[in-house]
Amino acid sequence: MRTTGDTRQRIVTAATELFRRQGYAATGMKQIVAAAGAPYGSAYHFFPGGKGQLGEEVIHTSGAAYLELIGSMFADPEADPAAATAAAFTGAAETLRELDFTDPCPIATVALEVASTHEALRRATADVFASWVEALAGFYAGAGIEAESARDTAGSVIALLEGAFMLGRAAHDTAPVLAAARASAAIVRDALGPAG
Amino acid sequence: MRTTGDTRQRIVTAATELFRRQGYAATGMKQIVAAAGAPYGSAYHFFPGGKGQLGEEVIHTSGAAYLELIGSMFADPEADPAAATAAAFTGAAETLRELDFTDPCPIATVALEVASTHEALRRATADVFASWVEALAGFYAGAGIEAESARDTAGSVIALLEGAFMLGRAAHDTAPVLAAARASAAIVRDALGPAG
DNA sequence: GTCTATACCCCGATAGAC
DNA sequence: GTCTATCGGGGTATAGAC
Repeated sequence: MRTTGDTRQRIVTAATELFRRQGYAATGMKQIVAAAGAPYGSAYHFFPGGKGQLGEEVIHTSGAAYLELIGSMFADPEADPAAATAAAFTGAAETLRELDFTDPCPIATVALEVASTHEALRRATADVFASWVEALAGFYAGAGIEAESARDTAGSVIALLEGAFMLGRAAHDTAPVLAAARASAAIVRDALGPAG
Repeated sequence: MRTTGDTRQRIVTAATELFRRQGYAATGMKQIVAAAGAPYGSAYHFFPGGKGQLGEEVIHTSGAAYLELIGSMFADPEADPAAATAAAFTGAAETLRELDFTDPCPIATVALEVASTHEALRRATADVFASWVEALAGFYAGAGIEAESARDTAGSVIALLEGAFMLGRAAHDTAPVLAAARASAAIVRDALGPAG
C-alpha cells in the first residue's frame, strides 16, 4: 500500500521528462513505462483515461512545481522589481546551458502542440500559465504597479521568457535569454512609471 | 513538365499547414499527401529523404515567407520604431483571432519539438529565426539604435512575440499579445536611449 | 513521373492470467 | 494490483507495375 504509490509517481516523473524533451505526440506510453521501470499495464491501471489523463496530470503537477520556483525567485518584497526580473533571466540562461539546451519550461512544447488539437490539455496549459502570471503579478503589485498593469506586465515577462527559451534552444546559445534580461527590466520599469 | 511542379508544391503547402496546426510529430506523411490530393508515392518521389527532408523544406520556405512579411511591416525607415513595433503586435493579435487561435508562426511548434531531437531540423529553425532577427535588427539600426543593441532588441521583440502567441493560443485570448504590444514598445524605447 | 500495394514497426488501448 | 500478450490501426518507407 506504499510501494504502489512509487510506481505511479515514477510514471508521472518519467512522462514529465519525456514530454519536456520530445513533446507530447512524439512520446509513447511504452517509452514512458520503460523509462519509469514499470510494467505496461500499470500505466492504464493508474491512468484509465490513458495518455490524455497522464498528460493532464503532468501539466498540472509540473506547472505547480514551476509556480513554486517562481514564488521563491520573487520572494523578497523589498527587492527592486526590474532588477529581480533581470536576475531571473540571467539565472534562466544559466539553467538553459546546464540543461544542455533541453527545455527549461516543462510545458512549453506541449502547450503549442495541443493548443489546436486537444481541448482538455489546452485548458490545462492555460491554467498553468495563468497561475504563473498571477503569482508574478502579485509580486509586481506589491512593488507598486497598479493591479491591471501588473497582470499585463507579468504576462509579457513570462511570454518573453518562453520566447527567449525558444530562440535559445534553436540556436544552442544563451544569448537570446541574456538579451531578454535587459528587455525584461525595460518592460518592468515602463510599468512602474516615471516615478519607478 | 508543368503539372509535376504543382504536385510538389501542393505537398509542401499541405505539410506547412499541418505542421503549423498539429506540429511535426503528430503529422503523418499519409495525412499530408491526402490533404495535398497527391498519391502517396509522390511524397517519396519528390522527397527521397522522407519526412525529415520535407520538414526542412517547409521550415525554410515558410520562414522565408514570414521574413517577407516582417520586411513589409517594417518598410518605412521614417516610422517611429517603438510605435511601428507596437503596431505590428496589435496586428498580430488580430491575425491570431482571425486564425481562430491556430499558430500565426509557421515554425514555432516544430522548433520546440525538434530542438533536442532532430539536429538537421533544429538547425533549420535556427537559421529562420536568425534571418528574422537580422531583418528586424536592420530596421532598428536604421532608426538609430547601435548595431549590437539593435540585434539584441530584435531578438527580444521576436521572442516576446513568440511567447505572446504561446500564451494567447493556450488561453484562447488575444490579451497576452495586446499586452505585449506595450511591452515591445518599452523594449525598443529603452534601446533607443534617453534621446529616443 | 504516377500511383498502388505492402513490408515492417510502433502506436494507444484492452483482456485476462496471476 | 501486477504484469503479459495481443488487438486493430496507423506510422515511415520501399518495391515495382504502369
